[in-house]
Amino acid sequence: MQLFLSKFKNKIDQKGRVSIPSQFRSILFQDGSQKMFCYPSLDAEAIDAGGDSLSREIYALMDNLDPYSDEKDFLSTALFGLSEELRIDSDGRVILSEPLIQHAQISDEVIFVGLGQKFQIWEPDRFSNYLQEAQKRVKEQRLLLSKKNKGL
Amino acid sequence: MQLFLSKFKNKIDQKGRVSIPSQFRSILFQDGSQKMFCYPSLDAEAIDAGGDSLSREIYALMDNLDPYSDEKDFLSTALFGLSEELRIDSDGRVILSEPLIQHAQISDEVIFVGLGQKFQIWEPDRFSNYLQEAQKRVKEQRLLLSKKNKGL
DNA sequence: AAAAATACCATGTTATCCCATAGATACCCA
DNA sequence: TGGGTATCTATGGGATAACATGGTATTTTT
Repeated sequence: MQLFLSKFKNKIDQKGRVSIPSQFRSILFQDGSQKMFCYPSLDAEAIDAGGDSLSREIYALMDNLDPYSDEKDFLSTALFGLSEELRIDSDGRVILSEPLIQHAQISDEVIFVGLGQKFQIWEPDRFSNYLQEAQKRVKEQRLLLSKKNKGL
Repeated sequence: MQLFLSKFKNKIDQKGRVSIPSQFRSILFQDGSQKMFCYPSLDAEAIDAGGDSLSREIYALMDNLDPYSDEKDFLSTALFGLSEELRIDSDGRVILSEPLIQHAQISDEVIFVGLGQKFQIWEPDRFSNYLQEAQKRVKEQRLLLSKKNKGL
């Protein structure tokens, strides 16, 4: 299985189009679909995105729930209602919807960040803040770890 | 199987006509019918709607019940008695019936919300309240999910 | 005849297609 | 090796098609 790796900065044009980085695009195209599945990230001001494997994973999650429970109603509203399958045009671009743009506070540039089986789309400044924070956390963790595990 | 995803806000004109979002419409048309099957949602101030597969699902559900039970009588009244098959006109619009409009407290704008195998039609303000509630619940439950589903 | 439903047409906006360009990268062959 | 050529990629723009929405005319119902 191909993984989404590395990060790429791309522009949004006047029509709202963004090129999907070709490395990511070729992974998306692998299962033959011309779609990019995406939804507002649950715990970050970013957009979570991926291909068929990601959407199938989420559909499977829903299938496991009791069909007539409150839990299922809420989850399907929050997940299906906020998810989108964006069409990828003939030049490899998509148009991000207004709700997604708002959630991630995007203006005219975005960063695509590979996360393995999925990737995220960030407003550049927000991403660098997030990255700093993440690196700080990692250092703190490492200090803790290094006391127990000298090898790390 | 195609799923109903994302949400769309559309207007109701003076004649009571609403455009069905084209993404939803194309799913409805897949089974060849020009109808939208719908009924007042059992546990929300919204309209539940879908295509042939949804109506068949509900028929099947009823078939499983004891034919002479109170339960079956109640359910068939609650569902079939209030269900409708709305004709989709040549421009992809339907006219919501008065009982449906009252149940969902709709005035002149609605939101279509994809829920996978069906979708709902909401009055916009009511929907945003419900969505907030749904997102709150999902976050509360997320610990459970994240242990089983790393992808989310 | 009046009211409602349906068909038909018109319009503005938005998405989609198609083509052009510029920069970067890979490729080839003398 | 180096110089040139082809290829890929991101990005821009114009032309076209699709969509939501409004209106008018025609049919059906009652």
